[in-house]
Parts: sequence; C-alpha cells; structure tokens
Amino acid sequence: MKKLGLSFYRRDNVVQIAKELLGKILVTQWNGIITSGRIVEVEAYAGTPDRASHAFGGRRTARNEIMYAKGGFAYVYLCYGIHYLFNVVTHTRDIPHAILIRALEPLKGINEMLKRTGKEKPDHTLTKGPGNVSKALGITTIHSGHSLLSKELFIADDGYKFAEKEIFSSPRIGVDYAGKHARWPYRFYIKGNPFVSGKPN
DNA sequence: GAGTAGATCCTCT
DNA sequence: GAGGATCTACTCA
Repeated sequence: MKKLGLSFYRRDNVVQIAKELLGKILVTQWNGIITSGRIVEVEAYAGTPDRASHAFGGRRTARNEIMYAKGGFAYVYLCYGIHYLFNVVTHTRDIPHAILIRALEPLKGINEMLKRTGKEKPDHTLTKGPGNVSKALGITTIHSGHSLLSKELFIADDGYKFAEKEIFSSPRIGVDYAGKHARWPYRFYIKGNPFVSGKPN
C-alpha cells in the first residue's frame, strides 16, 4: 500500500483524477487512531467555469482559498449547518479544481466509525454519502487546508482497481441550482456498490 | 417504496 | 438575512 504523491494531484484533468480515485483508500489517523475506507463514489468540480463549484467565476474567499492552492490539500466545509464535506484539491496554484469524496467502503477502524456516528453496528449507511464519510473518518473544518501527504490524512493505492465496466457516471447530486452545469456527468461511482449514495443503482 | 419536512450554522451579500 | 456540493425520520400508501 503506497501513499499517493504530489504528481497524482498536480495534473490538469480533474475528471480523470476523479475517476482514478475510485478504488483508492482514504486514510485518517487522528491521535494514532486509524480509520480508512475504499473510495467508491466521487464528484469532480472543475474550477471557475463550473457554476456548481464554490470557485465559480473566480470567486475567492477565506472559505475556499485552499481550492486555489497547489494540488494535494484537503478542502473541508460545513454544508446545511450540519454536514462536513471533504474534498481533494487538484491541479496547480490559482486553478481551483476539487474532487468531492461522496462514499467509501469501510476498511479499518470500523469500531471507531461506529463510535463517531453513534451507530450500533456496521451497515451500508456507515460511509454512504459525503456527510457520513466525514463523520465516520472524524473530518471537520479544522482539517481544511491539511496536506494529503501527512501521516494523519492521506490517500493510498493498494493496487486494487475496479474494472472499467463497473464504473458509471451521472450528473452531480444536489446542484440543481447550477443550471446546465448541473447536468454535466461529473459524478463517478461503482455500479451496484451498497455504499454509493442516492437510490439503489 | 415514495415523497416531504426539519435540523442547524457558517459564509457571503 | 438568506441559503446551501445533506441526511434522517416520518408520513402515507
């Protein structure tokens, strides 16, 4: 299992990177407690031309500043006052590309995830949907701007790959306000995986 | 099974 | 002062 390096994040094709993240392993290690899961659902946010992105039209605020940094950092923000959403920043300085991690298949630290989410036993809702992913892995806005090359937070490759035919795409979720951009097929997921959000697929 | 409302708070206008 | 890259529980059927 090897940690993904800067060369993975600092490429220009955010959609391609999003697809490649499927099957990789997201790991957090806060205070020595490891939790991890295999990525099965992602969404790409393609910078300033993308109306669904926080960086649309070059909007640059204290909250999304990290999106304009070089690839390889985490962008975390609070949504609906309740849920933390975890994104991977890609590409280079001043190009605000990001990839939202929407679902994982839990691997390590499942007991800890249960504790964090207040659930009794593991089921397919544990890391289904971006709000639950952050909750199970203990990610909050204090981790926004954190390096993805650190030992507390990183993405690893254990050699596992989903077959091309298992990977499906669709419009992104919850971005209807974005007009025609809302229909861009920038969501990628593993067909039939129980942790993928939305209706059974 | 499908549809809907409520939670809840930070960020930007 | 409004609204959001969501989730859950509850209703009705």
